[in-house]
Amino acid sequence: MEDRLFNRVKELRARKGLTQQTLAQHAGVTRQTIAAIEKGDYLPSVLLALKISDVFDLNLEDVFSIKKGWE
Amino acid sequence: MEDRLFNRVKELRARKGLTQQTLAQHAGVTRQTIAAIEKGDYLPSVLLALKISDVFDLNLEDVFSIKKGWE
DNA sequence: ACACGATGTAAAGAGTACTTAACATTATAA
DNA sequence: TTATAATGTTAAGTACTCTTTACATCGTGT
Repeated sequence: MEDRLFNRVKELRARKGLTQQTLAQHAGVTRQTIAAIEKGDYLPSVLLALKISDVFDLNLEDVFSIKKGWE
Repeated sequence: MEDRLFNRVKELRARKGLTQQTLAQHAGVTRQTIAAIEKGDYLPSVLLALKISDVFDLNLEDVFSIKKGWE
C-alpha cells in the first residue's frame, strides 16, 4: 500500500495566468522548486503547500490530495 | 520575515483519547515522529500532515496553520 | 536574424524529515 | 515489589526537499 499525492498546481497556475516565476516569488521559493512540484518530482513541505494554496485562495485539500493505491 | 507552523496534534490526540503509538500507526509513521511534531522539533511533509488530519476528521488547516512573523 | 520571456531539465550541495535503537520517567495494576 | 503502557528524549543514519547554477528549447516580437 503506497499513498501518492496529486496536485493541481500547473492547472491552477495557468488558470490564474501566473508564471512559474511569479508563483515561486509569492510562495518564497525558486522557479525550479515550482517546476519540480508540477512535474511530480517531489512533494512540498506543509509550509510550502499552505503558501501555494494561499496564492490560489484555496484550501490545501483543493490543491493537494492523497490518492490511495496499492504497491 | 519568518513564517512558523503551529499544530494542534497533541491537543486533538488527547481529545480523541489516542496514544502517540496508535496515531503513529494510523498515519504510517513511528511514535517518535509524532512526538517530534508535537514537540515542534520539525514540520511534517504534506503527505503526513494530510494523513494526520484525516485521522482527526479535520481539514489540514484546522490542525496545521501558518503564523506569520518578523525577524 | 536576433533578443527575450517562459518553461524543461539536470547535477551538486545544504538542510531537514523520518527511521531505528536506545534509555529514562511516570502512572497504573497485579 | 514487579510488570506494563505511555511518554520524553537523544543519537546516528537514510532519504528527501530545496537552492544554486547552468544549459537547452520554444514562441513572440523587433
